[in-house]
Amino acid sequence: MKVPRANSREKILAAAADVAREAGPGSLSLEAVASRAGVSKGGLLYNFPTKAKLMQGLVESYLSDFQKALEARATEAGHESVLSAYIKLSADDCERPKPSASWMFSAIAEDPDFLTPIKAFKRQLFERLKGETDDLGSLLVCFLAIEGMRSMNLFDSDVLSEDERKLLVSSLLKIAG
Amino acid sequence: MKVPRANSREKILAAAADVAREAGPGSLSLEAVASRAGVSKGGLLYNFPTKAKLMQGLVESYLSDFQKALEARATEAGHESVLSAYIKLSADDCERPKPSASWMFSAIAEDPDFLTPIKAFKRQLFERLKGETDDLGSLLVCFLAIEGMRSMNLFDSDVLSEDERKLLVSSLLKIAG
DNA sequence: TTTACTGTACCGGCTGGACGGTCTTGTCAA
DNA sequence: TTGACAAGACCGTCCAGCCGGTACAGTAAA
Repeated sequence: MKVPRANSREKILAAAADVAREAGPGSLSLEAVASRAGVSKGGLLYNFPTKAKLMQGLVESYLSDFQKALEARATEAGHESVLSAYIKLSADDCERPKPSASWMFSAIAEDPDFLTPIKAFKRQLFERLKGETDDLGSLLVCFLAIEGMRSMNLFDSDVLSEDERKLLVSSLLKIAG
Repeated sequence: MKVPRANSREKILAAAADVAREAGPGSLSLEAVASRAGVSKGGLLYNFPTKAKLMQGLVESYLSDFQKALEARATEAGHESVLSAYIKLSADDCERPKPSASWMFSAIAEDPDFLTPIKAFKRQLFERLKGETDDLGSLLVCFLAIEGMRSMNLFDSDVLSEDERKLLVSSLLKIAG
């Protein structure tokens, strides 16, 4: 069967994220991913010659998706600050009950260095936000609070209720000005 | 009643945390822990009949340590709010360059449910803080910002500089009132 | 006091199974 | 023909859990 002329890479990346989310980050094996993607192990290894490359692909696609989404938000609302766009984007991301990035735990278990690009990205984003305001203290509070929100979502923590999250977001937007 | 040579349980727990931190969360194997603790594998399995029990032990000791530290801070400074104590405690925890809880990633990989007690603890702490203030918005911002700080430390993110962290903490204390 | 028994605390080798990565051979569409 | 996989066998490694020992402290009868 040679049906899927479609891009296998993306299917595989999506499958990997699905497996990590549903079967747990510890169950992210090449076979599981291949099976989930409707691809043979050989086919997977053709696209990603090693597991490390797969993880790297996950990180890269995550980052590029995020950047695209942020840019869209920032320009869409025109004159609102990037910080506001970041807050809203993160709020929407965290609305989804299921964490979409459990694969990150697999990546860390494989090698903590896989997070390096993510750290760099965050620092870069922070620098960009710094250029937007002169109230560094407020920015730090907002930036870290968003980080906390994303972290809770990642850990699948239902610590906050829907209402609390909404109040949090509106408070952040107020601080952000 | 025979007393264990030295409290093996605690030695093992400390060794497990060390291994996860130094060799990476993916390298937390029973043998590595046993060797690090100066205990044979059999001895480890005697104290923790299964890897899951070891993880559970890590979570429990982490939580009880944290609770003790928080209580100490809260009473030590007498009349200051629990939120302030929580902020300061977290700031000090995050001052240490190396994350002390990398084992959490191993636990998640093993089974995400290991985090359930931690979630419950956090919710409980949040409820307690809620009783202390009537400005829920500010509390949420502080609580989540602390969460973000702890998360960054856990991920070993050197995204913030020393000065930025200090400014963050003082901003949080100001918001906390 | 000696001997025999019991439970505790720990040792360390073993194994069955899973997993990652490689390789070979085949297939089908462009 | 060639590029993009399919299908899966194979191998080396690793690891959790199990099991048979060992050392020793306490107990208690003889």
